Amino acid sequence: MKPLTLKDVARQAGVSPKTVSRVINGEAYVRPEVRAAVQKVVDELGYRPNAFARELSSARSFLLGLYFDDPASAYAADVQRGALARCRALGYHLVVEQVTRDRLGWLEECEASLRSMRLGGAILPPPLCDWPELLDLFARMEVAVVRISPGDADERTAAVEMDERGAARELTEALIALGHRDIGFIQGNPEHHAAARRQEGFEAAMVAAGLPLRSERTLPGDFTFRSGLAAGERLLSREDRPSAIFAANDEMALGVLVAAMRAGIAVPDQLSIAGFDDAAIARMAWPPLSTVHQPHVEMAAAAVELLTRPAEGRKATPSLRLPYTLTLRDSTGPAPASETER
Amino acid sequence: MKPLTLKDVARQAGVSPKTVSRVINGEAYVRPEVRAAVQKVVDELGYRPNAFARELSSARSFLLGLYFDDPASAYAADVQRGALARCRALGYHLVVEQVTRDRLGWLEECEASLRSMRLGGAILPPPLCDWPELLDLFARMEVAVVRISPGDADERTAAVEMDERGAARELTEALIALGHRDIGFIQGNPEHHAAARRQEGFEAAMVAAGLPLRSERTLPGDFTFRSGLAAGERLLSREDRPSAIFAANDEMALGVLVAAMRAGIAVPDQLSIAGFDDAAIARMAWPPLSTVHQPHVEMAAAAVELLTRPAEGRKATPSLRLPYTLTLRDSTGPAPASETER
DNA sequence: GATATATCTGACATCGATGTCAAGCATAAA
DNA sequence: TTTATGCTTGACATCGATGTCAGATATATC
Repeated sequence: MKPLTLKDVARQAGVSPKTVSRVINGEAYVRPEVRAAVQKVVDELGYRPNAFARELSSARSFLLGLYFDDPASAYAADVQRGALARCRALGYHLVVEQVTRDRLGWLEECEASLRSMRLGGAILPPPLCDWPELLDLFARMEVAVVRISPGDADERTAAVEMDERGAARELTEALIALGHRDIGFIQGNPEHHAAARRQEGFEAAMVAAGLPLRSERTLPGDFTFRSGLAAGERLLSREDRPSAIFAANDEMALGVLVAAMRAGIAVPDQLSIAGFDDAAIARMAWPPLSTVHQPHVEMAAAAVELLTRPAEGRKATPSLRLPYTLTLRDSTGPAPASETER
Repeated sequence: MKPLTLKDVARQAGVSPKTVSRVINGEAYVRPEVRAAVQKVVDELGYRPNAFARELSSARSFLLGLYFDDPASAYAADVQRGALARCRALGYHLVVEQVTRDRLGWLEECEASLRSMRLGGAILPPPLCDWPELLDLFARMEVAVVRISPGDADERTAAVEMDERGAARELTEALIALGHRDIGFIQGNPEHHAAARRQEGFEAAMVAAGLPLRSERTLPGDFTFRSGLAAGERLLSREDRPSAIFAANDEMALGVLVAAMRAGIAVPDQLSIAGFDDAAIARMAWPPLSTVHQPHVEMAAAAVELLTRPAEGRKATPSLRLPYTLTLRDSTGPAPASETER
């Protein structure tokens, strides 16, 4: 099937290819009658400009890059869904790339890939958004970047974020309000800056309520189910155990839930469990997880928006902050009597 | 940053651009010394050809399309991971697209998108792989297609599949071997051809074992957690309930698991539950789900392989069949005594 | 030694769009 | 009427690669 080109449309409409190009791109300086006539032919023929030719000649690009270190996580799926929906609506295409730092030369590979294919912009979710080498690379290649939930500021890039600290604090406060005074915390992957923020929020709430921060109540984790399970088992193995556990994400909270079931501890009667993210799996657990709903989908959509609507009068590297929602389900409940008596 | 082009390399190596092109593409008719010299410059400069220019001039493409109807499913994540890994290794890029049939004009939109961007090939997982309009479209646009787990044969496309029927049968036989004689079945989304295959396998095993197929034991589902939960509640609500339930995928099996917990039915002591797919969540449940491990990741990788290694002497539209693995975990166990006594 | 063949190499056109620029034609200002 | 200005249009070069083809060597054949 022979592709339809600008020339075909031009011939049909009786104008030059350049004029058709003007109409396609909504440029000024085309007589209204001519514009309408050309548009009509374009519609009739169903002409679509060849994206590659366009990119080659104009340096624009209709390809956005979405970068992941782990494309299998529940988080990645959410982000991708949001980005994809917005891309479709705007006529952009989404190229998914995976980047890991485990191999030597990963940065060179990444650069090679970028050089072979000019991107109209890149979306960097955590933890990639905090890899300085990667940010430098994109800056050097002059590719616009939007970071999702970045750890710190970067002059060169835009960001979409959420108040992780505030959300964690609020969730902790909800647990305290339920009567919990001894709360365990499972840390997230330290590579993700958000992990530290969530811990800060947790600790701020504890301190504000005058509760002690016992070091043996805080265990490391890496956002995986497995790490949550391990930490949960350690926290629940001895007689002296917390009445609530706050895991820094839902997958780990699920691990704690499983650890509790294995140990025969009833949730939420004897133990409350809270997660973070409101991943799809939070609703698939029994009992369903109390968590913080993060607007992942909306954040990704906003990222696409920022990349495709450059400037429009605003500053070049805006920073958007989207709201979270506390979502209390059945995995949390009042602290058991023995606890409040203490 | 000014991009590095063929001309730059040519100048540096003291040959014409065309000769560099020959070396890059491994064409014949280049003197070994010249080839080595050019290659050296290419390596030193870290030159990477511009994919867009290449595609424009040669009709080849380094972009593969991965199409989903629901990019948020656990299945989609697996497939994407497999495809991505292989693409990286082969220097291809993966463009993810979402297609739904809910809007009028979806096919036209899809065609427009395809025309704006020539793809080197497309991967169609279920249920898209069984939409005739879509297959016709790709045939018309002359884009190579690999279908994953297709429902029926199609002369024009290659396929990667698994013996769904045999796997479902084998899993059912395992349940029967555990003493279960009254087994409930939750159907999958009828849009997915695999759903019917799995049901066939289940029924074949039952019939072969001389067990009755009671119609009230088979309930509809659509592969979602919610549908599994609803079906599970219906199956477990009355006194006369099956001793085992086989859900056509893991998400629905998880729904059954939750229904059982709500009803206070112990798994696997009073009820065995089995799923299908071996999604990540199967291991995150308690008890972990017995299921069929589908090589989703490998299937996707194989699909990429088929698209990027065209022909090589084999027939144009091969059909690969990959092996499954029965994975019995703790959600299944011997049938309760009352059951075997009957 | 002459011719045929095979092996190399580069000039040039091409893919399908956009950027640049100059020309044509109005209309407004002098 | 002349000049300046602004709108409208298309010719042509260009983006960075590859396809085609003809010319230049080197080797094989007669």
